[in-house]
Amino acid sequence: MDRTRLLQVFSEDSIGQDLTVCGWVRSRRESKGVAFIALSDGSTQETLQLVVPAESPAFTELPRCNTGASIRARGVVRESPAKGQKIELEVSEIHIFGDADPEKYPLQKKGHTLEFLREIGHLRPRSNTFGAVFRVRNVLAKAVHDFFQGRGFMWVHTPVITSSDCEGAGDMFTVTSLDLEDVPKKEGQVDFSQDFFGKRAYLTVSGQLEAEFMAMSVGDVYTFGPTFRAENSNTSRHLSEFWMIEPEMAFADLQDDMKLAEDFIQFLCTQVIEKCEKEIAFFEKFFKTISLSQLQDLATKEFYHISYTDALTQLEKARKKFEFPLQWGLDLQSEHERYLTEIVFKGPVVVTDYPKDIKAFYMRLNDDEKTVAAMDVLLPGIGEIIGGSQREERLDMLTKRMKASEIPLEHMEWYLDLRRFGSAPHAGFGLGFERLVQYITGMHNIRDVIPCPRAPQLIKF
RNA sequence: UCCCGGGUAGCUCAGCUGGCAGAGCAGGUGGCUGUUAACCACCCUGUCGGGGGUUCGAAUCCCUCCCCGGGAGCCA
Repeated sequence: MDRTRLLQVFSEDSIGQDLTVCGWVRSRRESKGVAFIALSDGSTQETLQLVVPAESPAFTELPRCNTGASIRARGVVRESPAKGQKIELEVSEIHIFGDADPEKYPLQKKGHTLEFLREIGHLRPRSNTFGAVFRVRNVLAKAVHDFFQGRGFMWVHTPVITSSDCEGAGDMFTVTSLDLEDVPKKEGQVDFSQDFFGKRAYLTVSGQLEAEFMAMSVGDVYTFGPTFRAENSNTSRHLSEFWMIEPEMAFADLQDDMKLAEDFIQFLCTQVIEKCEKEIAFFEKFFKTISLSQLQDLATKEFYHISYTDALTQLEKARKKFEFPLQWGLDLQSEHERYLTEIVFKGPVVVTDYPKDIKAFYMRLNDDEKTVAAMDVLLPGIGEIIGGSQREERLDMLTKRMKASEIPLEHMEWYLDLRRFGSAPHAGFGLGFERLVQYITGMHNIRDVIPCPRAPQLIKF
């Protein structure tokens, strides 16, 4: 089909060209002698103004050019004589692909609340806001690969279906092909030996353990794929299905890990600043929850580092009264994290060296034997965006931690093998992709940064 | 899962000390010689979230269930 994308119309010197554009009508304004259509095709934040003079043969098609209708328009690009846009298309021909009955089409040219748009998930990408969110998401996804590929990391495809139930990252969804109307039982329990895989299978909650064996063979790797949590979490920061990025580096310690995390976030931020100028300006103008200068700060300023123990000291000095107690050995609560990022440091904070009992078994025990080489990256307004650690590479230490955490060793022999044969220091982290998109777009609700959000009681499509 | 706040026209919301269901926007029609989520005039719009109860009478009071939002827990 002969078609020029709006992104191209705007980015090139197209004045004087005779071309054809396709898209969806955002709004139509008519007067006696001339009509205007704002057209969007999703390729850019901008809408193209179509000008239809009364004498144009296209004028008769105007009554059908309602908000939401899909059309093709041919015309000549002109410099716009009016304020509001630099160029416009003087239309000679309009073809309507698909009507949109204005009495039934749910989107109107005026704005809608995000809550309402959430109910029409299949149409919301046509709105300014969601078009912008998904364009930024796409730029970020590409930047993830560019960052790691540029540093020689191998993208590894860890499984979506796993038999490993001890990743310690929350409740898991069971994957089964058993007849749920007639489940086979043995000694009162579901007999998974009769299931598809001969044992119980789950949707993955993390690709980390598999990424570790790849890292212990090829050096530096990363995963980027969907992960699943069956937690009954009803918040603006949790999804049941979300995309996670998990780099894993051989011959690396916690310092390397933190450096990678910081470089990574700053690279992604820089890419968005470069490639999503219009989108950022849009978020800044309409939502006021994020600004270009904030993103520039994130992209350039060094992150603050503080140990868990020092963070506790800082929090104890705070005048603010916290709901939850501050006591060495207890995990930091949301209110504590917020205080650190929003009041004390006013920016991203990396908290390191947490007490071993509140962290996962695979994290490397520090020499004090009380803390582990773990780090969390906290962002203002979002909280934890990255959780990472240097992994325990010493067989005896790891076995001890696993026993203490009641991890069944017999299922994890393969994991221990990595420490038996050619073990090496290694480190990695996990980053929740949607939380990053959330921060960078300023969207308050994580359900608004993924096309088809999954959460308890929520599975449209 | 817990704690708050909500659910009334297509959308955003008012009405809630019980007494005829409203406004703005959207939509329709007409007007307007270049508009900018245009403007002016007129018109149309209802399972007051579902169920049950109290009452002469319930959008309004009570019970219950569902859904949405904010916060918390869990986590990324």
